[in-house]
Amino acid sequence: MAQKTAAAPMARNCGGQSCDTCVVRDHAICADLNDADREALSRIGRRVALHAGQTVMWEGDDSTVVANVIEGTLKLATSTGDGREQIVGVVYASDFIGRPFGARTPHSVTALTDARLCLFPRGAFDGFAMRHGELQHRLLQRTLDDLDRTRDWMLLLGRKTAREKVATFLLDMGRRLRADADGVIELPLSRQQIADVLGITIETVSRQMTEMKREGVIDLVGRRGVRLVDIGALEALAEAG
Amino acid sequence: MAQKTAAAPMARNCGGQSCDTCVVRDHAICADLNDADREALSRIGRRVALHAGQTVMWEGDDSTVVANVIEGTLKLATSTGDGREQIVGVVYASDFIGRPFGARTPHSVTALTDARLCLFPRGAFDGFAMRHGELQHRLLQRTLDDLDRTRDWMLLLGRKTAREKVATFLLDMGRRLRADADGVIELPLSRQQIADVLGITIETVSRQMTEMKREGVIDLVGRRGVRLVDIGALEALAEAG
DNA sequence: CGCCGCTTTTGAGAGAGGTCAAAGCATAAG
DNA sequence: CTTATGCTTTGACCTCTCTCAAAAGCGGCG
Repeated sequence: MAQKTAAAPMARNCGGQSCDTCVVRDHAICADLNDADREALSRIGRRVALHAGQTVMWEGDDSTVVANVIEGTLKLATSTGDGREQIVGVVYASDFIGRPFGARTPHSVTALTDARLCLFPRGAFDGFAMRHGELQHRLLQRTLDDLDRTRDWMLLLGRKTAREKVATFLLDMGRRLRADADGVIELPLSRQQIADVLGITIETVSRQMTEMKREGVIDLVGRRGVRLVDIGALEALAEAG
Repeated sequence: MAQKTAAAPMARNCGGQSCDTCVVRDHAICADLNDADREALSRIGRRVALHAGQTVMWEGDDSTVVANVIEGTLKLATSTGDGREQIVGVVYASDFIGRPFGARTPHSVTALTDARLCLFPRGAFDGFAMRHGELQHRLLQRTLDDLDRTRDWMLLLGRKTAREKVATFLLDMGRRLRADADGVIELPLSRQQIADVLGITIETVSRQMTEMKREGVIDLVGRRGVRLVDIGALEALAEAG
């Protein structure tokens, strides 16, 4: 469930840094811009730091800002009137968030870890994008990829069992996150949030993970740590329970 | 389940018609092109007619073609190794299908009704799009909308009950399709396909619809016909069972 | 170092939806 | 008009996942 930690007046501006030193400049949508254009875009926006739990945008709100993720992990979520939540996306460094060219933000965006964003007023961003085809092309590429991945996830939500869901999730995390020296991955999501990604309950997530541990497929280290012991077995579980 | 009706050698070319008489020219992605550019794009592509059940693209295939839908309804689907299918999208006249700017088609595309397409080789289309910012902008807009709608559907798949799913589906059909004089909508999907859209079984779809009929919320007319008798009640069912 | 709060795990029981099987009906074919 | 075919509905039963509840464990703090 989204924590109602007010993001307004929009977190601390942690200004200063320019694109020259930006760690995501070669992966974010601004990668194809020349130095001058990138600087111009940079002047439109500003750096902002978020604490874990802070919400940047609310579902249904006017779409006033868009942003590049510089660092950290965030969730995109929607919910029903009676409070059931579904996480519809998890975004990482260099991903783009917000709804350009549209009046409404279709889902909430909340930081799962501390995070830093490169935030743009939507109107100014839209205008800049209209004048810069490379940027728009890059955004299109990214949106098409997002759509493909989102549709893949629909197969998981609609047709996979709890066991397959958890295995698929763990493999996905293993691909996206870097393990430490012991091969342990630090999950950016709580059990409840994992449940909200997979469309199951927290108890079912817990039971499946405990069972996989008992089978020696994974290892659980503290609340957030997982070691993927047998990736082959996990892949088998992800496909057919 | 996708019928394995071979689409190769790619249906009948029903050529002849130009953009001048095209019924979707003001709604498809070519709407913002000037006449000369639209003609140029038209020369890249060709008109193709499909019969219900024919598949245009297969999941995982090389992405060789993209298309505008001129007429008819098609489904986008993915499936697990063991044959469970999830319909990830239903497309209508003036929608765009296929995967531009990418090597792989991420899901199959199959005609649900007889349909007509304006089909482009992907390479040529990509090249044309790169030279025409208006087209790319329009495609971006459409892709962003698709992504928003797809993510909304994830809430349904992950968090709604069978009853809510069926009600939501019927309302969606009511919005998209025009009813005849008696208020009856002709569904373009079979019960099995509805089940594959909603991530439930055909029996559950059938039971829910029968019950809604018993309650007087809808009326069933033959195999494909539905009359939405009490839209308000249906909206209530879609939100909270 | 030990207590406290919150997340996670575990347990027991219930129920929504799935599975398997058979009967009903449209629609098409003869 | 009659029969054949396949989709849809209905029934009985089962099981996976949810619910409600309580115990356990991690991590923060005095």
